[in-house]
Amino acid sequence: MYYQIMKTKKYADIIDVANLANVSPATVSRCFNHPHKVRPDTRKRIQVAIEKTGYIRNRAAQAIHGRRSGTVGLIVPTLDNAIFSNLIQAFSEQLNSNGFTMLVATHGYDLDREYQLLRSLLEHRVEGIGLIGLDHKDETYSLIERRKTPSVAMWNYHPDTRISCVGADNTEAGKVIAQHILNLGHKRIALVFPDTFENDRAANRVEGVLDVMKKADVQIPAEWHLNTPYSIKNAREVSAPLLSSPNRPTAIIAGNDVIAQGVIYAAQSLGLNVPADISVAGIGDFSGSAHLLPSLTTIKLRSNKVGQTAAMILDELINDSENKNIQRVAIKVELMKRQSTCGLPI
Amino acid sequence: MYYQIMKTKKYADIIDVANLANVSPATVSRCFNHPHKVRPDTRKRIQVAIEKTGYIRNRAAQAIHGRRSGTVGLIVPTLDNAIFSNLIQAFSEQLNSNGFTMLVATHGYDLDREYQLLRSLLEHRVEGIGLIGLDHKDETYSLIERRKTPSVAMWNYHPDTRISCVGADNTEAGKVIAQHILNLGHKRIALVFPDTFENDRAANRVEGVLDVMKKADVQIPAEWHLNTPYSIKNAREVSAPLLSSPNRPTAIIAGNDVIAQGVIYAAQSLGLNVPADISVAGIGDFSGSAHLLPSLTTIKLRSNKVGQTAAMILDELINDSENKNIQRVAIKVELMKRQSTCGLPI
DNA sequence: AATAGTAATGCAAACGTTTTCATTTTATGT
DNA sequence: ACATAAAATGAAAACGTTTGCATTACTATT
Repeated sequence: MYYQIMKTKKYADIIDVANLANVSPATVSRCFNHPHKVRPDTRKRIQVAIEKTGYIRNRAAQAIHGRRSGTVGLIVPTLDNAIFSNLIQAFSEQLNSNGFTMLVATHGYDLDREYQLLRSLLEHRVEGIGLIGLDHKDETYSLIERRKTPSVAMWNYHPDTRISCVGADNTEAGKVIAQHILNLGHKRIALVFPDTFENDRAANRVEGVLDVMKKADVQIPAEWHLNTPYSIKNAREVSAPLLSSPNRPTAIIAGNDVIAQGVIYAAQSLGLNVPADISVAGIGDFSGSAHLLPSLTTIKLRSNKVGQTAAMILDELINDSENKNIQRVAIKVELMKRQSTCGLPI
Repeated sequence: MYYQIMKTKKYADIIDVANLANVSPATVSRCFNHPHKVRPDTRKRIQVAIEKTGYIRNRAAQAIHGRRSGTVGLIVPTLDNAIFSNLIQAFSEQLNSNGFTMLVATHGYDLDREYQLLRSLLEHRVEGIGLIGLDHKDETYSLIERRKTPSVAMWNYHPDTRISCVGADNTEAGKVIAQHILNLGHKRIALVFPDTFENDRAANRVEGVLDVMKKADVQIPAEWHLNTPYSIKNAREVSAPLLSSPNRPTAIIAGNDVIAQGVIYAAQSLGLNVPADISVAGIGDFSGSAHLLPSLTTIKLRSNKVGQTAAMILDELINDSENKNIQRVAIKVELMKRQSTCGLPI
């Protein structure tokens, strides 16, 4: 008889387990969700039945009762990026240790797509949403607000956001690296940064750098403030003329580590020694930056800390359904002093 | 009245939509799943009701009917790795365009954890599973087999596996890079590889290299077959003595790009020019390898192709429930000829 | 040994959909 | 207009759980 039943169905369900263990389905359910409410020997019996039937509980059926789905959604532009990887890894690990499974979707920098993905994740009844950056469609924000879904934006901090955020303080990053260069005694300093249009990270970094320079009374000539897209090749090309000039700067601050790497290659190609002839600093501490030759002095943005903190905030938001306040956390940056910068010869 | 109902519930459900549109829930459901079966004007009315109520359908309730959950699970050791990122990105994109959402979990190289994650994903009733590599617990394999869950192992190809696999042919990779070095005229060749114990990828690569060398009658002295863990620092240390010897090799084949980078740094530190004094080749074509100075000659393993193919196989396996055959695909490797290798001076 | 109090269990309704089958509406051909 | 076929819709059962309430089984106290 029992066998018959099993044969028609695809997999064992909670009733099969209950029958085999000689208890009611309710008890099996309790055995999963409130184990202390079922007698140890019954528990054991159920356990055996579970093993025997190969039962795996069905989260869908569970979620339908308004019970927690146990998932959190993450929407990222791309996974194809070492710097996001760190963040996602940390986010996912923290989430896991809070008992969640992570649903990931990528939109390839298409914000319409991002909105669609958000809908799709909500269909799966994720209990929380993680996003990257603060640039999102109004529809995206209002859907989140309408559903009151706990959400957190990772990557950059801003004091005034529609949803919780946690990220590096890019202004601070600029300040720290600028101060480091000044402390080494440099006065003739050039900047190689990406375009700051529609790029608040870059804009904030430049802002931080210039702020510190101004306070120290160090002028940066306009022609020493270079602009380059985010690529080794471009950075190299754009900085070569600057470096081949006879009265070149003694230090260069790059908008990020990739640009810094391009600058270093430009210098080396021209026969200059980094850092003896010229100091070069980056921002970001990408994986690999520590292993360049010379290793790159840079600002660590602690993306893993960002991911971890974001997951913790999300957990709090989900469980503390009272506390619907927006939380904003700025993650402190850290100076990584390495070989590519040094003091001026006296 | 209607308002009352809405007030007690958290969100609009299909019944709210049906009421507002003056149809039965069945029709609303059909409107989503078989739109051609409902009259265009009714459809329009329902659409309006959906907008008005802010209804988002509940996949859980849907999944409960044995209907597809629309998710595929992916279990990876870590996301914290540029080379997996490529693969995952491609996998996820292909999956998306087949209408699936990807559930990701990471186990941090702990195979017991991997088994637990598999169970957890099955609780979510994923329709397919992606794994990395071929090294898994027996429990993992048998659970997959028992549930008959469509699965595919990515990363390396093997002609004899318990589940479908798609990956690079590492033996082939070894052969191709070895042939390239021989074609350049080198005869004095050294190897710097990671330990091949419990690492079939490395073992296969070495195998491929040695095979080609043997056919070309080129001997590699035992003391020129170096061993190093997977790190720039170690590779650099271990290869320095070899390079400082007066009758050093003219070419070095490294087990992967990271090791190759270490070897290059070792050479450069000793004042050697790469490739004029010594050619260095890697395997893997990691992101960044193209931008080293000199850029690294290596073997592209096309991890994006692996990810994409894996997703396509999975889709096939899921939809073609007849075809439960195990599929195995070897992805062709590609030689990336760059600056770090050159011919011998005559 | 009886009783009260507590712990363990079972019953049945509920969750939000989908789908089969029956019914009603619409279109088609004469 | 009428019969018939086809299309659209609705009613209700089903999916696999969880949970409040009712019941039964234990435990401890006298």
